[in-house]
Amino acid sequence: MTHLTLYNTRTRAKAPFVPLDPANVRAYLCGPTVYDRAHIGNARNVVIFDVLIRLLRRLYPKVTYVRNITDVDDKINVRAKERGVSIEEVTAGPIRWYHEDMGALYTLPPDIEPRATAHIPEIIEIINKLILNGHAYEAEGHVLFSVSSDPEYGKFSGRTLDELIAGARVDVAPYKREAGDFVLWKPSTPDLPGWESPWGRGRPGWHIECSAMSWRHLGENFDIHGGGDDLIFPHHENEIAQSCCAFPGSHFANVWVHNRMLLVNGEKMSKSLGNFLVLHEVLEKAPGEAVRLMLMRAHYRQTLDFSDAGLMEARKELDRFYRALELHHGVEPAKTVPEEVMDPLLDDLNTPGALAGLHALADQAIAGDAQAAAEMRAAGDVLGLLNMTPEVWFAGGIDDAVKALAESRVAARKAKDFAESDRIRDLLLKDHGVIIEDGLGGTYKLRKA
RNA sequence: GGUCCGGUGGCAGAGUGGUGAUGCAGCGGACUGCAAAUCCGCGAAUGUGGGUUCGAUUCCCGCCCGGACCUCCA
Repeated sequence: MTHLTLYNTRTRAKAPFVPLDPANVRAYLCGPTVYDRAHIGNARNVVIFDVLIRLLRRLYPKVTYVRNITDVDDKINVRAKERGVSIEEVTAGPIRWYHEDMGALYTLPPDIEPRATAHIPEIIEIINKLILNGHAYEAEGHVLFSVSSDPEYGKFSGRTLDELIAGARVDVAPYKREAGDFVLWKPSTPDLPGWESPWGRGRPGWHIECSAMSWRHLGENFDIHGGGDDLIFPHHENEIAQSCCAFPGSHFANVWVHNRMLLVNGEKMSKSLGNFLVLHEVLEKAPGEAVRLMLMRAHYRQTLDFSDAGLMEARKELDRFYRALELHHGVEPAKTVPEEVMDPLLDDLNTPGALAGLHALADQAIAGDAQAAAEMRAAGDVLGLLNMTPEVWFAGGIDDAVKALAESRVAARKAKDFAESDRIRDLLLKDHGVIIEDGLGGTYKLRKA
């Protein structure tokens, strides 16, 4: 297989990926709303999209990857009010954490990381177009999108307007003409952040910022739009409605890539169950690369159960990969990604299949094949794995005192004082969490347990 | 209720209309002072009942079970 195939939520089918402009593939990922630490679900989303971006960069000369930051929303406003600070002060920390946490997972930064607050003029411009087109109306200081004005509305997420209205679970605001109408712009009271607009001082609704930022940075039409599958409705349905109605004749994103939600130890992650896994805390328990591999162990369109046991297995898999690389010290990455890894990835990002391919390469490398080791490095580049040397992976952070202790065991072994030798080995493991592996001729290696 | 997805060895998890990947765990052996790692080998699975077919885990239908979404959650 030499061509990338992706499942497209819009068509509910897999199809060969055909870029609008092969000289510049344009992709957009719905980024974080920055009011708190990122959780493990955010991480899956970003890691999967990262693999897609890395793969696209192997296939096309240029890829423009845009991932927004939503830095104005009601949750942010609530926190700002609670603390008596500006929304900038609320979002600064979460933005920094987000970059740190995603960096720890070896995800590449986006080429452009636009912020909602820096795109208010674009937001206002789109809303203006929608009003002029008859797709939006003003009511009591709000501007609302009229879903019945868009015959395409609901098609993306596979629902009808009747269903939407019948199924509405929330109280319908009195100023809405129809229950399904959603807010594009809402008024701000003096104590809330706001921007001047033709409809008075206010702030954007939830969905409009993605329409504005993708338009500004990628154009009316672009190639790929990603996100968690919980965003299919209403967020993406509404983005499509806004953008396509504001720019008649456009189709917005060509291909929609949605990852499934994940479970935590078999249960849905939710605050009420108390199993909400904050990425930062997971990273304290396991190396970032192990967390990343764990997130790639299931296909992105399958439910993934993020368990402690799975995390440990992910670490052991990496141990095996690095052991294979250790035998071929300093090997450079091969120029091309071997097909046993590339083919599964080209088939709708089959990361478990790619990992199986990586294990097959590890078998060969362990058997002495240096080319296989070089190919492992190339595969690691596209998967975002094997980012360090085996030495750092196994022994990084082991301090000198522990190393000296291990060294003291050499003499004991040489004198065949195995009681002492074993005592030191136990000590290393129990007190310092370090495993010692003996090699030939009195050599040994240390690794973190 | 509506829409959609899934049920594969002990666990995790792919693929496939024709003797079911891969990893972890387990078992036997080699190696080792003993371990660890590595190597060789072993056992072990397609929820259930029908249908289509020469042949179904794969396609179709029913049933059972689990999950997701249905207005601010990635």
